[in-house]
Amino acid sequence: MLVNTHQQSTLTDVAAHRLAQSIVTGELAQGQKLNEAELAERFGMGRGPLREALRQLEGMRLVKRIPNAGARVVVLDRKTLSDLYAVREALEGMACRIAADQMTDEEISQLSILLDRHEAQINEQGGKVYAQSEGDLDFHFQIVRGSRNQMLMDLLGSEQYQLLRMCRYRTSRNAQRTGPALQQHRQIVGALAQRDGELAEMLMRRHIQGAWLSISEMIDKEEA
Amino acid sequence: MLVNTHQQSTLTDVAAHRLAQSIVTGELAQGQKLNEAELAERFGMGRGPLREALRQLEGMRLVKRIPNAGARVVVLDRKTLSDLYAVREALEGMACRIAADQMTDEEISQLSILLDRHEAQINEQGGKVYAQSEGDLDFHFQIVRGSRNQMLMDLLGSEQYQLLRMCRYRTSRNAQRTGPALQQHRQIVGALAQRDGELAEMLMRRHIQGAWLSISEMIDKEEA
DNA sequence: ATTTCATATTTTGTCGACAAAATATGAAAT
DNA sequence: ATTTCATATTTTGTCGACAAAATATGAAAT
Repeated sequence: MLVNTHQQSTLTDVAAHRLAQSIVTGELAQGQKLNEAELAERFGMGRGPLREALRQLEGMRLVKRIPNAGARVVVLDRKTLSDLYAVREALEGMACRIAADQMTDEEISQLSILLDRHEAQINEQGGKVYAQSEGDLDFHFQIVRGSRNQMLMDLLGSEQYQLLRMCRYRTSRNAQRTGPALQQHRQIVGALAQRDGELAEMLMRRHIQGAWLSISEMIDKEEA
Repeated sequence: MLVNTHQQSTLTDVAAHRLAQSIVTGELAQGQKLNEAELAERFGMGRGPLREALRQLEGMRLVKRIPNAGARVVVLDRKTLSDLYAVREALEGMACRIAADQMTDEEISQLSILLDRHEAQINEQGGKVYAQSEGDLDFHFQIVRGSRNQMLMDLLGSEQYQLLRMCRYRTSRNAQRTGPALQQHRQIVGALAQRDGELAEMLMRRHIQGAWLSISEMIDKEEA
């Protein structure tokens, strides 16, 4: 079950992956202090590689470091998430517009098949929100890949992707937006298939706006 | 003249700043191998802090690391820059639209004053392209700040900002786009002052497209 | 002369120890 | 009881040394 398929990798990468996973799943709570010595021992390594991993995670915005005072897990407050979704809307909107031009017919078909699987999953068991949630991110990232813009892939892939997963873990238990989301995904694929970039961008932007609205409401409830 | 105003900082930060500066100015050539031991000695520090600095620069995309084979300065080829400018257009366009809503009158006035200074600089001496170029980035970043979106500031500030500076150093000697650029900047400030976000976004997008066109042509000439 | 392979050298990856800074503790003064 | 300050403890910052991997070197075979 655990991820042990690290080909032949450096300890820093192992630490970075394990830390990222722990942060995303909430095992390490938001805002929590990360003690270097403690983590290094838990992972069975020296502090050197661990410190390098922390620098990496800092670059991914999963961790915030203060000189001489250590690292803390990032806190996803309302403002941070709002900013994140605004950036996402701009970037994924653009990705979608370009992807409508650049993706092959084959890739668009694959996207459709991916959605079929999602639909099956939803009908089968509405409960397994986790897998569904990861699938959603899959969908989005396939489109980003379709834009052929490497910088976009880096930005959305390695960084925002993790923050989104983190956000999902926090809010997913009661999330019941799978139905409308799937339908919106279908619409987007439709626009891509017709090679209508403008429409695809607009649909993607609305989709992300909708997701933010839903999350925003959830945050309100939590705070109440 | 040299930057020695590091309050009380960590060696890693010193190394990161010096490396970033060397990379941006071209002192360290694109694609060049970065030897840890050599750099550590040059900076008068151990390899630990230097390695951490390299991780930071990797996160800023100034450096590319390959496990067990070391770090190299990033190569700004045509595709990379094209991708960068596409992302910039989306992000700065968005920033501009939001800034039209969010900036204070005071901030917009400051922007105008900044442009007056640029104009004076240009009239005074068309030669000092460097200072002018930094000023241009200043202008763009003030608007990004006006969006109040911290993620945007991080993205454009710490990362893309450096890549752009790097690009400028490479192409600035023969860049003669200061005139039209200033005029476009004035138009943008005008739109901001009128609180017309849509117009401001469109003007910013065109401005960035124009910059890319100009750089693209320069790359063509270099390759010929 | 060119290629192939074993060996030597260089370079990266990792550790443990010490220094310096931040934090926690507790005694003294009010 | 509360605050202030000095001291003890913990935690981060840094170094030098060794191990492991990658690379360079040069001898042997064709």
